[in-house]
Amino acid sequence: MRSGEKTEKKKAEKRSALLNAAFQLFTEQGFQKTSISDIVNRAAVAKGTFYLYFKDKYHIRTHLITGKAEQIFMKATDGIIFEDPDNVEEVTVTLASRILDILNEDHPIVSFLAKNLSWGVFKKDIEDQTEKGSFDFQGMYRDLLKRSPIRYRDPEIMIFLIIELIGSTSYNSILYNDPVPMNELKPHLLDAIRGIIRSHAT
Amino acid sequence: MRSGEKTEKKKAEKRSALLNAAFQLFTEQGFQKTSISDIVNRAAVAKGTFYLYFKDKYHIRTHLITGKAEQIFMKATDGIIFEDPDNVEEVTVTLASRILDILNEDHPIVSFLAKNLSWGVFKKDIEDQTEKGSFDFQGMYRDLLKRSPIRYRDPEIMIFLIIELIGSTSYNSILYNDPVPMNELKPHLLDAIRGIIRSHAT
Amino acid sequence: MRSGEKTEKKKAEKRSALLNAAFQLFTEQGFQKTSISDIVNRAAVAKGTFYLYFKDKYHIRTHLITGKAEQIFMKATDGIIFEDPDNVEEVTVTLASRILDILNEDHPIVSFLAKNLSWGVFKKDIEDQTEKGSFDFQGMYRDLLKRSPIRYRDPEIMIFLIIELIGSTSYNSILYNDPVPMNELKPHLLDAIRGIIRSHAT
Amino acid sequence: MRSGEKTEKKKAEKRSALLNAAFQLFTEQGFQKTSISDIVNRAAVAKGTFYLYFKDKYHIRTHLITGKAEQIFMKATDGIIFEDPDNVEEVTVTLASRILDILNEDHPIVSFLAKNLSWGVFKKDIEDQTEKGSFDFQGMYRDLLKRSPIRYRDPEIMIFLIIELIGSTSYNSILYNDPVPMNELKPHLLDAIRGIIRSHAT
DNA sequence: TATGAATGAGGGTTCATTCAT
DNA sequence: CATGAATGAACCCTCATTCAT
Repeated sequence: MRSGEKTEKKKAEKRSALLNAAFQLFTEQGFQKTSISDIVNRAAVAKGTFYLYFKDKYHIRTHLITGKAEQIFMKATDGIIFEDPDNVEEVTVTLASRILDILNEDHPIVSFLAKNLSWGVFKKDIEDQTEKGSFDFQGMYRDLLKRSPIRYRDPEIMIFLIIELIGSTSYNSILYNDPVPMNELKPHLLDAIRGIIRSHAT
Repeated sequence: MRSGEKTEKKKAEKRSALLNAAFQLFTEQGFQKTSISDIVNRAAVAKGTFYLYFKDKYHIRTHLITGKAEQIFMKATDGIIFEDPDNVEEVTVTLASRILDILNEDHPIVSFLAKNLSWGVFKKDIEDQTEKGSFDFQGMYRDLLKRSPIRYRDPEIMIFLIIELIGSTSYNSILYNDPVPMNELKPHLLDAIRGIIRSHAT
Repeated sequence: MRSGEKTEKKKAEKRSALLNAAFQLFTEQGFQKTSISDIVNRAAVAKGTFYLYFKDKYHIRTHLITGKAEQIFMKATDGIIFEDPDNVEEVTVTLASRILDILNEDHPIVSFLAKNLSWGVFKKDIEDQTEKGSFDFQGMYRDLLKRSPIRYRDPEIMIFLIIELIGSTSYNSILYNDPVPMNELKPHLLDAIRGIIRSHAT
Repeated sequence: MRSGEKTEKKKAEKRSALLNAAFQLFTEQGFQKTSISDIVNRAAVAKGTFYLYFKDKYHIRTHLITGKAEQIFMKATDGIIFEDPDNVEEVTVTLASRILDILNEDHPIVSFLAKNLSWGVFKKDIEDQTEKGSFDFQGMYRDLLKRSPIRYRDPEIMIFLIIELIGSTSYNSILYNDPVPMNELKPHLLDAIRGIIRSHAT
C-alpha cells in the first residue's frame, strides 16, 4: 500500500534534480527565457514528470526563492552571539555584514535572486506561503525593537530603506565589482546603514 | 533632399506611434508579455513596418529607456538655480528631491522603468548607444565634485549608493504606497542621502 | 476456489466502483472529456488497477451501455400484465409508455445514453458482447408478432421507426423540456407510434 | 494598401482548403479524434495558418455545419413548384422526400452531420449565427401553417417529431442499409410523416 | 492483486520573422 | 516605403499506458 523507502528516495531525487536544474537555468538565462523543456532536459527526467512535482514554472520559482532566502537567513543567524543583544545598531549591522559575506561567497545565489526576485514576487510568495519552519524575520526584528532601550521613529521605513539599499547594491558589486568589489563597498554600506539607523533614533 | 517633407513627416509619425505603443504596453503588461503584434496593433501599423524601424523588441526597449531617462534628467535640471552651486550636499539633495517629485507625478514612467530597467540592461544600453545629445550626467557630477571646497572620499561609491537607494525605494513607495507613500518617505530618503554624503566627506 | 470470499468481494467492489465512477463522469462531462485519471480518482482506486479490469475507456463504456439498457428493459417489462397479450398495438404502446416513464424519472440515464450511445456504438457493442443473461428484446418481439391475429408488413422497419422516434425525441424533451416536457409530448408520441403500427397493418 | 486580387484569391483558397480538409476528416474519424495537425496537414498549409481563419476546432465545425445544412435546404427548395402550396401535408411530404433524396445521394454529408450534429450543437450554432442570407426554414414553415385552410394542434411538436424521425432514421438507412436501404424505407417514412400530420389536424 | 511514479507522444496555441505584393 | 498573409519552431500542458515495487 504505502510506497516503499526506495520509491520515496527516488522521488526526493527527482524533485531535487528538478530544483537544481531550475536554479541553474534561472540563474544562467533568467526565468522567462527558461522553458520547462530546458529544465527537464537538464534534470534528465521526462517532461510529464515536472508536473508531478510542480504546477508550473512559477511554482518552482517560488519554492526556490523561499528556500534560498531561508537558507541565507538561517546561515546568517546561525550561532551568532551579540555582545549587547538589545542594541539595534549592533544587531542590524552585524546581521547585514554576515548576509553580505554569505552573498559575496555565493555568486549564483545573488545572480538567481537578482534575476528572479522582484518585490512583487517576494511579497506575494511570502504571503502565499505560510509554510511551517519558514524563518520569521519580521517577528524577530519586531522583538528586537521592542526590547531596545532606544526608541526609533518609523521603524518600518527604516528597515525598508536598509533592505532596499543592501539588495540593490549587492548585485553589481558582488557580481561585477561595479563600482567596486563588495570587500571595498562593505564599509561604506555599513556606514550608510548606521546613518539610517541613527537618523531614526529619537 | 529627395523625399518630400510630407513623407519624412509620415515616417516620423510611424516611428513615434510605435514608440508610444510600446511604452504603453511595456508599462501595462511588462516587456516579456508584450508581443510585436500587440505593438503594431496599438500603433495601427502593419507588422512588417515594425522591422523597418527597429531590429526587434529589445531594440525598441533600449530607445525608450534612454529616451525616458534623459527626459527625466532634463526636467530635473531645467531652470534650476542653486544658492551655492558648489555645495555638493545642497545640489545632490535638491536634484534628488526634484527627481523624486517628477517620478511621483509620472507613475507610468516609474512603472515602465521598474519593469524594464535592470542595471544590466541599463549599462549595456548606455554603452551601446553613443547617441548625440544624450545628457551627460556623469560629466556634470564630476565637475561639481571638482569645484567643491569639501573633498569626498570614494565619490563614485557615494553616488552609486545614492542612485541605488533612490531607484530601489521609489518603485514600491510611489506605485504601491509601500511601506508609505512617497510624500512621507521622501524626508527619510533625503536624510539617508545626507548621511551618505556626510560620511564620505573628509 | 482458492481465493477467499473476502478477496472476491473486494474485487467486485473495485470493479463496481470503477463502473459507478465512469457512469457519473460520462454523464456529467461526456465520454471524451473524461480521463482515466478522473475515473480512478473518483473510484478511489490506483491508476494501474483500472487496467486490471478494463482494456480501456471504450471497454468500460460498452459495459455501462449494455448494462443500463438491459436495466431499462427489465424494469419496463417487470410485472407487466396485458389484457390482450397478442395485441401488437396494445403491447407496443404500453411498453413504449413505460419506457418513457422510466427515462423521464431517471435523467442521468438519459443524459448518459444520449452522450454515449450512437447507433454505431450500440450495434458494435451488441455484437461484440454475447454476455449471458442479456435481455432478448428482439426475440420477445418476434414472438409477439407471430402470435398476433393481425399481420404486419415489414415488421422490422416498423420497429426501427418506433425505436428511433422514441430515442431521438426523448433527449431534448426529458432533459430540456424542448419543445415541451415529456408529460406533454408523450400523448403525441404514442399517437405517432399508433399511426406507424396501423399503417403497417395489412 | 488594399490587398490585391491575387492575394484575396489565395486567401479564399487557403480557407477553402482548410474547410475541405476538416470536412473530410470530421467525416472519416469524427470531430474529437481529428486534431488541428491533421487538418493542416491535409490542407497542406502551416499550422499557424489555421488560426488566421478559425478560432479553434469548434469554430470550423460550426462553419461546416451551418454551411452544409444551408446547402441542403437550398437544394431541397430550389425550383420547387407545389400544386397546392397551402396544403401542409403535400408541402411537408414533398420537402421531406427531396431532402431524403439529397441525403441519399450525398453519403459524406450524412456521415458528417451524423457524427457532428447533435441538437445541442445545432441549436447553439443556430443561435450564435445570425448570418445574413442564412436560410430561414422556421419562418417559411410558420407562413405555410398560417396560410393553410386546415388548422393544426401543437404545430411545434408536430415539426419536432417529423424532424427527429427523419434525422434519426436516415443515418443507418442511408449509410448502412440498416434495416433497409433508403429507397425502401422512404415510403414508410413518408407514411409515418403523413400519420403524424393527420393526427395533429383538427 | 494492487499500486502510483514515470514516461513521452501529441494535443492546442502563440509569435517573431519573412517576403510577395 | 508599407503591407499583412504565411510560416513553423517552440511553447505549455495532458494523459493513456507501463512497470518496478
